[in-house]
Amino acid sequence: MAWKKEQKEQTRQRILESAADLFMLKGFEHVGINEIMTNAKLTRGAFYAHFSSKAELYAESIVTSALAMKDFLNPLHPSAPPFNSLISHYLSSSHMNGTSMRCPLAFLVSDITQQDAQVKAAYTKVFKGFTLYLKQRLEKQDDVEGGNAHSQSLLYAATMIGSLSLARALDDEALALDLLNACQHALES
Amino acid sequence: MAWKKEQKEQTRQRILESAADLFMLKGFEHVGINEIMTNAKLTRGAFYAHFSSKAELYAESIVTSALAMKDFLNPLHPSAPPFNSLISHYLSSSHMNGTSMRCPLAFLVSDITQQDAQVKAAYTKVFKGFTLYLKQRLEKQDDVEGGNAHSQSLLYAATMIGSLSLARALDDEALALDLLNACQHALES
DNA sequence: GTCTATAGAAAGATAGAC
DNA sequence: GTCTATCTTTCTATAGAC
Repeated sequence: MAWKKEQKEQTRQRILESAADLFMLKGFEHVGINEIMTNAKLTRGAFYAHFSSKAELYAESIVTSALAMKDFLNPLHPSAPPFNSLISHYLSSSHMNGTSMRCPLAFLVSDITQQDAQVKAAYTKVFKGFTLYLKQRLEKQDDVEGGNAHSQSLLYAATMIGSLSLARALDDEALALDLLNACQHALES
Repeated sequence: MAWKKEQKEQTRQRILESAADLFMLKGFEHVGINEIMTNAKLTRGAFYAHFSSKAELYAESIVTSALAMKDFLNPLHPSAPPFNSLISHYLSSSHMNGTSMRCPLAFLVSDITQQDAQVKAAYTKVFKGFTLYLKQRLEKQDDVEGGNAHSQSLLYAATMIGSLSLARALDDEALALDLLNACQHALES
């Protein structure tokens, strides 16, 4: 009977990926369970066999989206991309419009403030993972003294996430690109 | 009949301030017209005598909240507060939890991405005002060469707004305060 | 202009057949 | 486990009396 369990897991994963896509593009409130399930080639009624609520699915989707971003930023290729390349990918126009990657930390930041505890916990977990990753990358650079790497990683995260989320909110594309460029040049060493 | 017009304007202003408060604290989707009107000591039905839609009210509320913040940050007192004081007020824990001021740029940033054109236009207008203000303040500092003041103001805005909105989303208060402090120290000259 | 009442639509969650 | 059907609630927006 092991194959049955695996079949269910695959369906669950399909729902999760459908939800992650939609939530990142439209936020929590503008996506319905009906839409998520249709996008996963299922119907409404099957949803609660996999998740207990929309909020639980949202929390898991945030982690799923973060893992997708990690794969994009830090592929398992033999050579990790240089730090400046990480910054420029994160602050690119393709990230701004969501065509390359979709960082949940930036795409959902003020949305999270309105959500329940499990969602905030998932978001905080992803944020800690992101800043730890930045810290490790910064420690490999020669221009950062060890003791300040934690503070530096928080500063980098705030500037990266802040500029990207702002750029997405503005209706003036030239200004949005100015903003991304100004932050990119400031963060590149 | 001038007094009648003034009476209506006062009522409209009361709705606007009720809405600004609620929208900043709970976001667009989690506030209903009923709640806004009750908070303004009126009932649902009177709303559409003042605004044509919830979205229109939202757009105006963003500007109203920005003006309230401006009064808080830049009072008309004879001496303007020093720049470092501006930064530390903006990145304070009382701003994080919304008890002192409520910057719509930070409180609503990812919410705006999902809204219609008039809302994005209002948000962008406020952002331009904010960065212009920062630019003027930076130009008075002696450590910024004139040509870079625009880029510098964008960088400051991204880091301030990014760290504040992030701090509000995290469920780990110690980390949130670390984040605000790291950004404050980096931005203070 | 403000009120009560309600239209009309959408969405989260559940029930029961297969 | 997935389906169709539905319960229940909530919300924007409108109608009509005063």
